[in-house]
Amino acid sequence: MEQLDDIDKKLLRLLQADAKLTTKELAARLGLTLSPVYERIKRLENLGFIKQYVAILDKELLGQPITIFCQVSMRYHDKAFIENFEKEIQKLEEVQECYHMAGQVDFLLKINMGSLDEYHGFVRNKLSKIENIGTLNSTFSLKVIKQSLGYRVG
Amino acid sequence: MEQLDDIDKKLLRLLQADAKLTTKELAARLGLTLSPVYERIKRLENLGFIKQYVAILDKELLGQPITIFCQVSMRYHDKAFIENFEKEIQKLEEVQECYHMAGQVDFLLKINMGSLDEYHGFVRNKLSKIENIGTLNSTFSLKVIKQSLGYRVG
DNA sequence: AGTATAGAAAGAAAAATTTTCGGTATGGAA
DNA sequence: TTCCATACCGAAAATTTTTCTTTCTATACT
Repeated sequence: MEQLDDIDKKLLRLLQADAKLTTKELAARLGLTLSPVYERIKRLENLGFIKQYVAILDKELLGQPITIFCQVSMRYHDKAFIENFEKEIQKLEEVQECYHMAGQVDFLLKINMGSLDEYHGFVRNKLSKIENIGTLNSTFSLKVIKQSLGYRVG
Repeated sequence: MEQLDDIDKKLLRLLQADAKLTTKELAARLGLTLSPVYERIKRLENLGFIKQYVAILDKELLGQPITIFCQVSMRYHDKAFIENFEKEIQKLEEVQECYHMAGQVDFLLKINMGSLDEYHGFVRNKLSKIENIGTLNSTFSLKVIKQSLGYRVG
């Protein structure tokens, strides 16, 4: 963070909101010309502050309106079991996010589905086949109230 | 979804993995020339399948390594109280995501912080000041096991 | 069968953007 | 002061985006 000045931070905020802004537009908003803006972007990419550029799709239009959070507790906590779970989770394309949690629950999964029925099938046929799962506690979202894709910068 | 053929789906998968792919590169991978690829992208944008393009930043480098999930239960469930909570949450820039949940818990918040200390300050000075909050149940992530930014397409 | 028509793809040219590069100004260190 | 590093500027080159016209193909109609 100390590697960033105010212009870098503003640049990151702009790009994380709209990656299609042209260098020209960015330069205008930052009060610079093309070259320094271009160089700053390349620098932020090389330093790893910018990891990638992606298109955000519409999950409703793609037929996956339901967001499910599934709290997973393992039966045993041997290193081998935990690592196996993490490896198996990577293979499940339905699992969009997986966090290793502190506390009672071991893992939190975020999953998008078209219906609860589909989710039921997923749990039954895929998730619950992973070894050593103790309890599953699923809740689903009725509505996304807020979803900012970016982090606070600055 | 019926509006999409196999080429569209592949195109969406490519763009949600890397939005910087040029039309030329996309055309090569899809076995087409520039024009139809260009037109398909514009169509997918206009139909809303592609919502926006963003830069993904590194939360560790930005000094926010901890991901916290906070389950919020309201004391009362009058429409006015719920709507007020939703409105207040929008104002809190620390809250990256907020879902209205089914079940015991009313809302699930996803929050990124630099430290648990900082989170403590946030809860004390900002979150808990919102009216009508019943209980808060926070857990935090030690490690992100998986984070795919895209949805399944097809 | 022949013909019209719509949709998608191709190709080429124009417009805009990205990328490179040489030059200038500023500030700190020797 | 002089040197050096850093950041910025401006212009040219390379590439990409965007627009437009033409070609192809499948389908439906007479």
